[in-house]
Amino acid sequence: MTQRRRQLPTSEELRIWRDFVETAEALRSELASRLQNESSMSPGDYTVLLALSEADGHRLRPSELAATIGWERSRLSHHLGRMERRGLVRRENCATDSRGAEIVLTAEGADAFRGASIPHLRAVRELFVDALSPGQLTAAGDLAATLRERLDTSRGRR
Amino acid sequence: MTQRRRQLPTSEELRIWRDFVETAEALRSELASRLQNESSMSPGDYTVLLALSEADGHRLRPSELAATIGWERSRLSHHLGRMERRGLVRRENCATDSRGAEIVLTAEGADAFRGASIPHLRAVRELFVDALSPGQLTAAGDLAATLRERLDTSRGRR
DNA sequence: GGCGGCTTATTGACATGTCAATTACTTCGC
DNA sequence: GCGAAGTAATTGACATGTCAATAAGCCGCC
Repeated sequence: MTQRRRQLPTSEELRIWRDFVETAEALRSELASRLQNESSMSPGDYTVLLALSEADGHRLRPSELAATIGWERSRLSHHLGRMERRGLVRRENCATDSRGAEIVLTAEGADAFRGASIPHLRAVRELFVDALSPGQLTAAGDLAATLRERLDTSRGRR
Repeated sequence: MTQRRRQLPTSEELRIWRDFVETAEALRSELASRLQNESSMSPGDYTVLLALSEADGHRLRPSELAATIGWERSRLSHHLGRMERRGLVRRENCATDSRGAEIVLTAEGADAFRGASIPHLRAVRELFVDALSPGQLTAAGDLAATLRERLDTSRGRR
């Protein structure tokens, strides 16, 4: 009699899975909370400001920005509205495509990013890089690559 | 001259960090989307239903439930309101503490959980367990434990 | 037996995320 | 050029998450 392929995770596999996702979530949440307390900004703000800081002329079309940071456009649009209200970015009309806009980093936005960057990177170092042995760090990169590959194949097939 | 401790991650360390968090986020998002499409429920719903399913008498005090799944009480309260509107759980008054409530799994809730469970576990298997070699799976558990420990010490010191 | 302080649970205000629909413009094919 | 199809960006409706404030009941201690 042929043996049927096991379909569901064993309890040990499930335990690892839960530890993994819960830890990743706790890490995300702790870094978000520090960013908020130390620099009054959300991880989303930081991501957007980082991308704009690295962009030519500190400006990007929303679509390019969305592609750079891997967000849906609608999400970005809402977020930019909030950031604009706080003076971190400015919207300008695009010269070459009148449907379009350009998002420009303001001086305030650049200041805020400068102030947030060092503490944030220190926190990443403390909670991730320094917590792991060199071997574990390599393993983390390896894991991420493997999981990402599976995700991409799996979504492609859909 | 004493050497000052390096404070910020190197670019290679940062690359691994970004891969790691972005992959964890993509995995979370893909599983959420499948759960929604296959079973019309959010990960939060699933988490709550799982805890109630395993509870004695399919009922728990909100505080116990919050502790079990690691949520803040306010978050849970909002979420239970939404689940109650959809008939997945019911609130009852607590006999022994009249401040309190008891959250009871409804028949509908139990059905919904039964229907969601197998496909969800299959997805976990496909996207996580089966994607990894046995060594990688062990490494994932090891990573989670190490990072969790650092998070706990770090938060404790605060 | 009653008061001060803790615990329980909810609520409101607001930030964030997703999805579908809309608006306005560009571009392609003829 | 002109209409169909595609693209850029925003919007509205709603689900989810956080924080601070509130209401209400429990409990220890005098």
